Amino acid sequence: MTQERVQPPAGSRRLPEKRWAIARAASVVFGREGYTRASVDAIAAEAGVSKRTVYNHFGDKEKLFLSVALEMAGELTAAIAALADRHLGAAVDRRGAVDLERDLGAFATARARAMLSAGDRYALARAIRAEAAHVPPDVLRSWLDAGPFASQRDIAAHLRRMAGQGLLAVDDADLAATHFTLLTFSGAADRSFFGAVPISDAELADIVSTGVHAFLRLYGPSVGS
Amino acid sequence: MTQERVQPPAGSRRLPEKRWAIARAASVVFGREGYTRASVDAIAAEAGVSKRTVYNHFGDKEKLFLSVALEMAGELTAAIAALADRHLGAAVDRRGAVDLERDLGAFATARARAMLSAGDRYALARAIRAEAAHVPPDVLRSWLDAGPFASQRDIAAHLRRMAGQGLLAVDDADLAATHFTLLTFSGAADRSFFGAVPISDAELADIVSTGVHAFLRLYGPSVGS
DNA sequence: GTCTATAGAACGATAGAC
DNA sequence: GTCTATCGTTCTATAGAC
Repeated sequence: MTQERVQPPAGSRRLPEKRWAIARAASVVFGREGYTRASVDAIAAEAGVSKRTVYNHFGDKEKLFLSVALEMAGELTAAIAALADRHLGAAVDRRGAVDLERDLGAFATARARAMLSAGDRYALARAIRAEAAHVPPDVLRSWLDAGPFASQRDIAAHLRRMAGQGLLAVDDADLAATHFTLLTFSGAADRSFFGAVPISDAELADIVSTGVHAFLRLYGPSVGS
Repeated sequence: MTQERVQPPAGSRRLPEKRWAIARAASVVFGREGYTRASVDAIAAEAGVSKRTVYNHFGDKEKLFLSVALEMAGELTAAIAALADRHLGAAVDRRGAVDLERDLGAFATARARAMLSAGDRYALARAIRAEAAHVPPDVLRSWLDAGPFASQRDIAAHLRRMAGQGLLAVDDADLAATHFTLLTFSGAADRSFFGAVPISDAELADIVSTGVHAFLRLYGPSVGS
């Protein structure tokens, strides 16, 4: 039998599970409604706690939003890094039979689906983008560093390594990573309004396919820099 | 009957100038605050009319927002088309001394500045993007057709013509226009959160420069398709 | 016995609509 | 100008842990 309440007895101080439940509920409601439409009432209800508990844990609505947005940015970055490792890391071990176009396309497709298909995590990224003008600049900077910038660095590291193995002709890996994201992801993000509106598999496949093709024309191994 | 009266006397019903003032005020306030934060009170005050007048002209807050967003999308598209004509249309007449990199870069810079630098027009585009999940799909489609898609078609037409004159190696002009926008604009839009956060001239110049360079590697005249 | 988190009501402000 | 609904926030009383 599974032992519930392994650690703190009910009613004890600062239950971490309650905090986690609130954070998760906040990500759902903020992601679905946006910052201003989301009510603390709805978040408390979704979390199954009282409103006062929300305030005790997070101070106020804005702190709750920013705190959860930062946490979700880190989780999403980790998820994307895992996808990159799976799809691009493998290319290393398969030398001699490397299909760059397939591997890059598989990664681009998996990333786009992970971000744009109704996940809670990216819904919060959409919400903070929508609120950018009302978010303190230093918090925005922290969010960028934990989210989009971190992913770009991860991808750049993969491209740099692949270039070192002669699979790509890349001398500025950061720029190449930016171009990869622009050519294979930004168009899909734009068309789907960052995941707010569904995008069909066919449309995504077309964007990824043409994007990877262009990327390889820019950075493929046979292309002179 | 009631064929629309060409110009109603002052003080009569449905003064078009009042409607225009409301639309302009709405674009300012919606653009600055976003849809939910903007109050009808603030819009009426900005327009110098009473709240009741706003409701008489536009029905409710949502209709006001969508109506103004559509109008602004058209205006912005026209402004960008004018920039494209100025910077890319000239390339035709200067054959023999064509500097594609300069002309494309000048257009990209002008477009990015026009869209991302605190103009009322693009602020509304940012607002409707932020609200995409709460906008009726058919209205969203109309907005896309009047705004981003229309601009893409305009740019594609320029590229197609330039290709016909041997200035570019383009066989799919729509795809080339998409790539041009991705490589020279989307990065800047992303970094500035679609204009909500300022972007420095140096950063914009770098994005445009590397973007145009990559675009010409993809579609420059000496590149085989 | 004291401390603290919780639940739920209550308050003041503000917004949309007529 | 008014009305009504709703939101963010706070206050009060209760109940369990050291």
